Amino acid sequence: MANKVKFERENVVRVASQLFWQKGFHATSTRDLQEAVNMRPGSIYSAFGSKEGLYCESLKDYTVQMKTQIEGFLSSADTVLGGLRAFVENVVIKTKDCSPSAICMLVKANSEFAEKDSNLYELSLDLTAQFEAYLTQLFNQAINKGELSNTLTAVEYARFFQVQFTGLRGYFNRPNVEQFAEPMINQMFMLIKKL
Amino acid sequence: MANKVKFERENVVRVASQLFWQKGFHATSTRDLQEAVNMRPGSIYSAFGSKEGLYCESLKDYTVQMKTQIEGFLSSADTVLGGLRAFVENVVIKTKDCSPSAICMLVKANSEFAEKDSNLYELSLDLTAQFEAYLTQLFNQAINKGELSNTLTAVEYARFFQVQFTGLRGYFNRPNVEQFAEPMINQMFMLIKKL
DNA sequence: TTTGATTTTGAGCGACTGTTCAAGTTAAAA
DNA sequence: TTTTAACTTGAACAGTCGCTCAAAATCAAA
Repeated sequence: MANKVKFERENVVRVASQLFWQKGFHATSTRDLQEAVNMRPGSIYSAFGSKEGLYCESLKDYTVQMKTQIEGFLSSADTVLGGLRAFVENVVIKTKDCSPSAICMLVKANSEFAEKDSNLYELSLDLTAQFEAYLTQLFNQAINKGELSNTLTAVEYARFFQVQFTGLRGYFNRPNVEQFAEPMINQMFMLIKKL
Repeated sequence: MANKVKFERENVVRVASQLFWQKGFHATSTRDLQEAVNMRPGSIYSAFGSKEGLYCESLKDYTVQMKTQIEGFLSSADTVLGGLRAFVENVVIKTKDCSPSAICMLVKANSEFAEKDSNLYELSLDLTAQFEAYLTQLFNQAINKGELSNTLTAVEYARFFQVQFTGLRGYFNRPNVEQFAEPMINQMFMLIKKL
């Protein structure tokens, strides 16, 4: 009764996500996107409604991908902290050069959307809160397994982790500082355990 | 023999700086700027050459302002660390709501300019390095005055400070987290002294 | 008061932006 | 094979972008 869509939605979102992550929302033109996902404007607009709609799905997909990545490291690590550490090392050191940006796409979004009532600002806030809740779960596990003391609550550990992680990624978003990455990650996890 | 310029260059740069800081480079249009600084395009372009030229001066001015602010807090504090702490509290808590953005303009610049060979990317790298050097001087003083141990070098303290400070500002760039600011700043300076 | 270098003005240029939609293509259902 | 709803195409629209430049305004020097 109909024709079928020719593109794989997941794949299109992933490619768009890479471009948005690298260049930011405003600096990415719809023509950039058309070329990257190999679709004509009509198809993009019937599938995603607008540039904003596509960005929206891209950012959501990014956070899903990030959580999936963490889950992967957690499942092949003995401890929660070990898994998180492997994740941080992977992001800050191993995949730094093949990543669209050293900085978290969610953090970039938070910094780019200044208008407090815009959809994308609200979205970035929402996803950020969700990610903090996810981290809080993980630190709860870490406390329950005795990896961390309970002098801090799980959400306090989560906040500390976010501050450190965001700070580190921002710091290493520049050339010629690679040699400081490992010691600073060491320091970060040493501090978490000592809190 | 001539006409005189009608605008005060310093003031124009400061106003432009606020707008760029708030909205970012790409989302700020030349018409936004024209209105904000109350100048017609011809005057702006004869004074600054281009939108990029004006942004360039704005970002440089921002770092000068930031250093000036730190100097102010240092001169009315007993210790280097006390001065830095007053500065951090001022930025993260006191002036948060009247500031164009919770996030450092330099950090925003670092995150916005993705093309590794663009002028503005190079500029943001340069100013960031200068700021690290400035912080290193300050931590050198702190070590020499016995405020900090010399288990870490001055530049290592500077790096730590930047990571914490950037991380904190990113974290507090959202609503309903004000109550966590003071304890997290306490934590930050407690950690610095314990390093 | 006249001169003339300098600055300001703002209409408008060409390029690019996000987006639309009529026409063409496709393939499952009849 | 024909029908027909769904999908794809890409030319093109209206608006905005960064920026230019001829003309008007300005004011120190002559």
